[in-house]
Amino acid sequence: MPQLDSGGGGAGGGDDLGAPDELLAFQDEGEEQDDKSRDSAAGPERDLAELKSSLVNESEGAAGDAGVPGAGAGARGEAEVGAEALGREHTSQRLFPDKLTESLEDGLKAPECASGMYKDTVYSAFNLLMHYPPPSGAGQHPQPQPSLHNKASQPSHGVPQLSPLYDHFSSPHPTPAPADISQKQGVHRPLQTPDLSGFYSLTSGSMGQLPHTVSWFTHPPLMLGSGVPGHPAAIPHPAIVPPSGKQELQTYDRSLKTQAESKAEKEAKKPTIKKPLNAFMLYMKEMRAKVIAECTLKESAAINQILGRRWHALSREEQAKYYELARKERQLHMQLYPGWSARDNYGKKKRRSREKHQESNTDNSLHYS
DNA sequence: TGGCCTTTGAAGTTG
DNA sequence: CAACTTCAAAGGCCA
Repeated sequence: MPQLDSGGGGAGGGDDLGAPDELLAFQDEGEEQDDKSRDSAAGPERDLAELKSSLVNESEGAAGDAGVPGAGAGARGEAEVGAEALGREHTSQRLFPDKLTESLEDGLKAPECASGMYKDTVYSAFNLLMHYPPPSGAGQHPQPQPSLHNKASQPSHGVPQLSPLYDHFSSPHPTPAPADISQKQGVHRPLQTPDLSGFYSLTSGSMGQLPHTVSWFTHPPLMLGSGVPGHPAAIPHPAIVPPSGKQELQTYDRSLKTQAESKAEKEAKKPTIKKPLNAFMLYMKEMRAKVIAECTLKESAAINQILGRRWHALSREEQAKYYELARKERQLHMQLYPGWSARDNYGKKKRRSREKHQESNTDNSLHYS
């Protein structure tokens, strides 16, 4: 149980939210992970070569079915090249555009990318976090409105974008979370857990870059009236975005609406509370800039492929830190929004996944029948 | 302008 | 309960 050994000891005791899954995950990955970590420590270049070769296979079409898992098998153990991995790789190979593969390879061609591929682990990032001094004047300058849907507000370079829970590890003087959040957001929230407030304490100097909940919590005074009509200066929880996906306060002119339309529109205009980030998402957030810098890549699809590989190359201990962070994110999210469900956001993205999956199923049946 | 791509994991839905 | 689906982030790309 590596995550229990990690620094975030605050998770002990009764907060076992999500823990069983994580334990299972680690148990399942057991030896495989050891192989991975050993491997990544032993030969980053080799891993890179395998990655590249597997990508080539993926882009080469049906031959990838046999080639892709085999390419990584040497480094990643049998379990990972099992049915699930095979299916995933197969899907990837089938859906992955040649162009994207090319761009990924272009990025991988960069020597600095190859050399740094597996050298920087989560530890370096955490060390960086630990060395961030608490902001001397949080709130001195007005923070840009953090919007999870406003990409312009989320720089992809510079200081790693931190999840609020990193603060839990780094800040010795947590700032109490506001006690009346539910009021501000129109979300029912009893908040009876002062012990969690530390997760969102003041931290790094990159506050303005924090896209997630941290900047929201680090400016309790600015939150006043957040999410409430008639409070244009309010800064809502970054996890809460207007239904349009844009931070447009015009959506709060409900009072002008007639009662007839208000009911339906109220539903539609209810601020969206985003899902808490899982371990991998937290990892991506932190490492993306690094990968971009190393690999001269910009396309997220390609970057995410690299990050996915790196994620698997992490040791259990390294991954455990992110699982722990994610667990606390979920826990805090649950405390903040007791009534919230992931279901609330279902259907808010207009996707074609279902059709796509049906197509892919058809493809699979064609391929394997 | 907004969906797609791509990744993993969590949570919801379906059969 | 297993399998499947959706969403979370990111930003270039394309219809």
